Amino acid sequence: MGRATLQTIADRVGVSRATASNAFSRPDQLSASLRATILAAAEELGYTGPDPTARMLARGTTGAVGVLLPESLRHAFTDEVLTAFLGAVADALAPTGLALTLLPPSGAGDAAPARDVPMDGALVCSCEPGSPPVDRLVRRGIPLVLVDQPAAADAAVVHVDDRQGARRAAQHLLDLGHRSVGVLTVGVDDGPRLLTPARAKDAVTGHVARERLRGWLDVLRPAGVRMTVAGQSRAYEDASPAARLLLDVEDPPTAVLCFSDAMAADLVRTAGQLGIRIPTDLSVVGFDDSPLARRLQPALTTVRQDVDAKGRAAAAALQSAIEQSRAGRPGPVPQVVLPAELVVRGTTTPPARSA
Amino acid sequence: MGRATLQTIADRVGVSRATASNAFSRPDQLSASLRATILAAAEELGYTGPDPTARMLARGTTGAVGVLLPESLRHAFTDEVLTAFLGAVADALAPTGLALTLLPPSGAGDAAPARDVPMDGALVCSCEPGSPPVDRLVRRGIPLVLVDQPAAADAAVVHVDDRQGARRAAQHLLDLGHRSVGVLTVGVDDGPRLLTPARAKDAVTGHVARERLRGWLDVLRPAGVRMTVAGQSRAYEDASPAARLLLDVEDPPTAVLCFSDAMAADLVRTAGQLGIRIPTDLSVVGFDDSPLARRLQPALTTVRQDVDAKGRAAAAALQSAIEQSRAGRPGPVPQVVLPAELVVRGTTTPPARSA
DNA sequence: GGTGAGTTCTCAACCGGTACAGAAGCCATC
DNA sequence: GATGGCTTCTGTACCGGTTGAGAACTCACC
Repeated sequence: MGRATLQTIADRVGVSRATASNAFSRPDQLSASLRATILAAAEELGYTGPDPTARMLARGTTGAVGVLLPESLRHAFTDEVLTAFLGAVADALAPTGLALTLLPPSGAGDAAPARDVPMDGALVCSCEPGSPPVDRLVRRGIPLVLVDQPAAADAAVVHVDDRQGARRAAQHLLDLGHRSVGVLTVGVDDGPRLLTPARAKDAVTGHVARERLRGWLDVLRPAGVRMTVAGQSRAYEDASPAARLLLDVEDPPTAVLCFSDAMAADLVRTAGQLGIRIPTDLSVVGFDDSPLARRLQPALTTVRQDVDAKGRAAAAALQSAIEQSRAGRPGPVPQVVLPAELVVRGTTTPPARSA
Repeated sequence: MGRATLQTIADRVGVSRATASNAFSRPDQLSASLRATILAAAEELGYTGPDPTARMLARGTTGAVGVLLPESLRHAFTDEVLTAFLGAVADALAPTGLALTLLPPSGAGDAAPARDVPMDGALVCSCEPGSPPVDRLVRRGIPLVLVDQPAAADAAVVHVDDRQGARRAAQHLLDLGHRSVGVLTVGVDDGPRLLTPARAKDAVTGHVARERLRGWLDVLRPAGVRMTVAGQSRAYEDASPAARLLLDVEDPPTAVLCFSDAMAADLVRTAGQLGIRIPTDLSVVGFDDSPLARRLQPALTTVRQDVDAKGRAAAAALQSAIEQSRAGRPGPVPQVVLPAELVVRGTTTPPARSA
């Protein structure tokens, strides 16, 4: 005989299956004594409570929310910024008892369609809108919260004002007097290479990368600053090669704007290898204000985003989206935009006179 | 009308529900032309494929594995060692397309019984065996892999030889000539306080903490070394108060063995505040060899565990456990024990003569 | 024309619960 | 003694698929 089910217990005690179910799920629907009898029988038969899957099907609710990530699952545990964000989400979701299901991005292209996992709602983190996995979720009609993505019709959006943050970073360099600025970005699919500022906007993929780049250009181009743009494919790749493209040249820029603190750290290291002193010879600005920024020597000037607040906002938006969907009414879709502030530390100074 | 189901489509096309199901799940069971017709009808009706929940129930397989964590979910994203471990697990599991469900520890005591989530198997990470959530999983008969826990009857176990690693660390101090050694541990529930070495073994909870403590004692007690033990409750708490108990005394030890690199870092900082120079006045040994160990100045002597290997081993064990359970045969339960090696860096030297 | 092997599709029994609409019994009330 | 309102339990129709056992049909071959 197989595993015990509600029916097994009902037969054993001599009650209906509905009553057995109630003993577990709606204690107020039967007398305490009968309930005790049923629970005892269950214990004896090795029954460990209603099968979660069957309950999910019958109730239409799963008790878990999904998190769709842009790249490999590993990414969720290695990227300091993403990690902090997910931690905040987990924290905010803790009181609800919801489990967090990390969805593997369906393999490259559309191969390995990543088995569908049931969930009450999902967080979509900086994925390309319209990509197959996102599209599946949208079409499944699951309550969604888009994080770090352009606004969409039906889903709540939480993101940081990356463009404004980037503008502030660029303005800071401008104010210091820099007239030759390098840019280190991601989202350039064909390996580390240099781009012309004019072409860069189109060559870069990824919402966040595009927004930051736009912000920099907003300020630097009208000011007539000389710009060099180096791009690499992924954020988690070592940025040294791209940094070299920027710095190991005849007439290197006097300052560099980086897509992330991690890339800024790589650039700082590369500069050191090339005998370029920071900030004397080169000013560097990071992005995110991750813990790394303060560990650097000197501490990194960067653009702070409040990852914790982003996580809390995303969790809250997801909860309310789920609630609304459960209630049947479409409700308004919130749009949360968080500020990005410049944090001036030790890696930026006016350019050396010689330049 | 509600959402489209297989029946809706079957009716529309004029075939049986089974055939509609086959169009999605067993393409070889029907003619290509009919399949195309069905798929077209599905598209038109806005059907996005079989409901994952219903499929799970019918097939008895979920496509997700659970991860049960010792403390809050947030913990999974803040602890550098745990994070690296989970990253490795995620990586190793990637080819299978399995999703990773992070299970919230059921609230303190047994309140908030953390809704049951269906899963094909689970990783139980350094949880107390016999605790309610673990017990539930065991009784549910789910394939389990215990990580950093004592061996159990029915489940595979993956852990590091913490005791041996701890012995090596202690021996290292002994070889250097230290005769007065402090110990900084976790698992002491009633706040930061000093323990007598004799009582420590019983006062400490948590398998890993106990093993490491045992390893230290194995070496230090027979050698007649003078020992001071300071313990705090949780690994993620600031270790400065406990460090102070150890160092801010009349005759502080000449070396300290720490439960983790993070705690070692706190201790190093505290020592600095007290005017104790490292390693001149005080030798420090960490544990784990997390990235932090190399960031410290001077770099931390520590005990390396290969977290990556641990993750891979856990993932492999879980996969085979699931496979075996699926096949019905109980099969052998693997026991993987990974080595822990001493890494000598800059925080350990012979004790100053004056002592 | 009968036989056996393939293909293509249908039947109906699951998978293991949930929840709503009563039915039965009991007690108080008018 | 009929009425009404509880509480407690049962019947049954879902939830939305999957799957093995056939039925019907086609085709090749002797």
